Amino acid sequence: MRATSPDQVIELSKTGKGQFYYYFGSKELLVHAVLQAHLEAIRSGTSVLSYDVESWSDLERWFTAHVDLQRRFQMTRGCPFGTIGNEVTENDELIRQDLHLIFEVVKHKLATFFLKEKASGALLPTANEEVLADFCIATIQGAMLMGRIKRQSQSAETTIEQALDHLSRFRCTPSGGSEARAIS
Amino acid sequence: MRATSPDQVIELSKTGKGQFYYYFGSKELLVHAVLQAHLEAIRSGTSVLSYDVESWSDLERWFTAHVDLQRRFQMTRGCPFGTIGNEVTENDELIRQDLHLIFEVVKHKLATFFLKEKASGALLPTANEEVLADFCIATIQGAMLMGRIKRQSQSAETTIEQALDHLSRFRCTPSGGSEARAIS
Amino acid sequence: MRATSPDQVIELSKTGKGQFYYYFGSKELLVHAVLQAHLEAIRSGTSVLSYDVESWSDLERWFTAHVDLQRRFQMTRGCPFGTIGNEVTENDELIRQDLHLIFEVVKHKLATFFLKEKASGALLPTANEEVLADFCIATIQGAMLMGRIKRQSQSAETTIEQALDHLSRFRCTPSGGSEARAIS
Amino acid sequence: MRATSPDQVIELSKTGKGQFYYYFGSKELLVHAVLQAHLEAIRSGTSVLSYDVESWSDLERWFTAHVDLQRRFQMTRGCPFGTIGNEVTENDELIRQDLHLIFEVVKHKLATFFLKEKASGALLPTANEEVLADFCIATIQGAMLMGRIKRQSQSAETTIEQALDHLSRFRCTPSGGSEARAIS
DNA sequence: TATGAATGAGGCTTCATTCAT
DNA sequence: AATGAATGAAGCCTCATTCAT
Repeated sequence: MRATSPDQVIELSKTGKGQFYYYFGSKELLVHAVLQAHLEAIRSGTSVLSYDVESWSDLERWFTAHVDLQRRFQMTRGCPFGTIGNEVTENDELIRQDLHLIFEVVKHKLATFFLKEKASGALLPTANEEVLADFCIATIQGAMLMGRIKRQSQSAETTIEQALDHLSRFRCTPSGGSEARAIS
Repeated sequence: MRATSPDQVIELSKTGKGQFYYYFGSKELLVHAVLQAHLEAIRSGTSVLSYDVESWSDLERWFTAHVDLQRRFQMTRGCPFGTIGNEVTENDELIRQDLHLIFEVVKHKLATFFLKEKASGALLPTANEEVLADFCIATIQGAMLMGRIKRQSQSAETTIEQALDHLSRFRCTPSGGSEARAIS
Repeated sequence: MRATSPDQVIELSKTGKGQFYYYFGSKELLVHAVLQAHLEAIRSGTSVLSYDVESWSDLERWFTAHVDLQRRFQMTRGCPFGTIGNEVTENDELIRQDLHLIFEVVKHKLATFFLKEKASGALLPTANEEVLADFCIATIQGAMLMGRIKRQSQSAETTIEQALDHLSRFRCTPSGGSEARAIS
Repeated sequence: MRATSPDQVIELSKTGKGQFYYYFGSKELLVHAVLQAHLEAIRSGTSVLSYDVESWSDLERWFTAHVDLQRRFQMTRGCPFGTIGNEVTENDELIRQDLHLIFEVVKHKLATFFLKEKASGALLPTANEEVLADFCIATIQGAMLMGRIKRQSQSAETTIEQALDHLSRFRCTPSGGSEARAIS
């Protein structure tokens, strides 16, 4: 939110200043529009990072892709949604709700995967798919935040390893379980 | 960083504008001074939130205290360190290093606990205390961030439950283990 | 540079504060723009003071016009270019170069006159037109500076008389020479 | 005047802020005190640059010493008196008068030399010692100003050469005269 | 005498937004 | 639809000076 001014956007957009306000009305509404676009991209599976998880290796990729992306920016940036979320105040209800919705969609995608696994008997029936999905999201957000503060990816990597290890304990197949995962 | 301007601080402080710069030199140095004070408080154990963990229930309290604090602000704020960390850019090296140091101290306190547990045979020898400490920090940061975005504490609570569950699996005593923990 | 603040300019201009920065970008760039305009005016011969010297009486007028102008301000101001030049520090490279260029153009105009005189045989072949041009500029700048400090035009006048006398010694026509010039 | 703040002075002075105002009363009065000290030093001949001219080679040294000093600062500074003089406004009467006085003393020293020369028959009786002294001062001030703007000493050097050449024409000894001085 | 905290006007700049064309 | 000039509040900071001790 605060990191970028309309002027910077306008300069890049190669249009007059009026256009910005003609189309978006305000800075907040631009962010809103951008977040809506992301939401749609995530829903439709056309976003940069794939949020469609259909296997345990997809899930692992989902985790590692976040840190890979961060590393490409030399660990100077975090997840855009998390970053904006952290700047949100009580005056930014619209944006907060956009982010909420985005994370709900992501959560739903992850929860759907866990649910399917449960249905197929690959996940313990006691596992709560929503709780696990929230756990995944919180862990990756926390890992990226710490990666950014440390400017190092190492702790982010070990953290997602731990998260994956935790999740795997709910698996019923012989591939899961704590014995199968080395702790670095 | 960007959430509060010196002018706002000055207005509250009921002093002339110059005092701010007389004492702190710049906005960045004020934040630096505040973080240094926090660092000292954490080190000496005099901070609001206790970072000195000596038992598993202390650890649980450490997790829940974060969310309790957040709830007291109606879930509108996150961890101050995480919030500032998220706003840090490449021009804020000083602040980034302050935060880095604070988190290193916290990590060290947590890692020390895990190490003692290992020494006393209460924790599996295969557990890596540093990795677990990083995991704790990342999880709580992620949980608070999501709590703020959702304006609800529920997912933060289930996430720290998952984290505690994960940690407990490394315990050797019969009190740990997934059977002992209900998954909400 | 330091004598006038953007705020003062803005107040006079009866426009919002943003306009200043919309048009000039910074205080330094405003000065730059003004100097560029002067440079162009001097080049094209449309400036208040004529820098186009084509005869010895033009040269004399060039000298006296400076002091006349200064007298119109009750000797409270000097040459704007010299004044700015004196305030230039190592951080004002852009402005310094603008001034350098302006003085180079003036020098060139004066040197061209001397060169023509040499070509027509009216000036000694041993005279160096560039050196004489620099001498003219330095003398007039020094004369105006002293005029300002003294708040009197007298010494400025005698100084330019001396300068003209010096220059005239390089002339070949019988009109020159020290005998022809009374020393006040 | 404007280039240095009391704070900078105080920092160097290793005393409290109050001392500055206790002893000097204001910034203007400090400058006044400093100028008075310089005035005394010039009068008594104890200043860095010697203003006591007793021979033509002293005079030449007086000219070149100015530019030498400037060169030691990589041509980034001019004569302190000239620099302050250029910043003087109508509100700085006290300082203006101090500078005026300093330059009067210097002028008197130079004029005294010319007068002696005239008395000894080494200078033409038609030469006006005051006019020549003013000419010297204006020329050196102008030369230094241009040197600073150009960041080169060359034109300053040729200008003082011209000035010396001009002065030498008033000499009666065979060492003077235009034939004796090469024009670069 | 001496100290350094306190004051508040002012300086330069950015920002989000509106307006006239 | 489109442009970019206009607006003025706010942001960060420096300055010269005064005051309490």
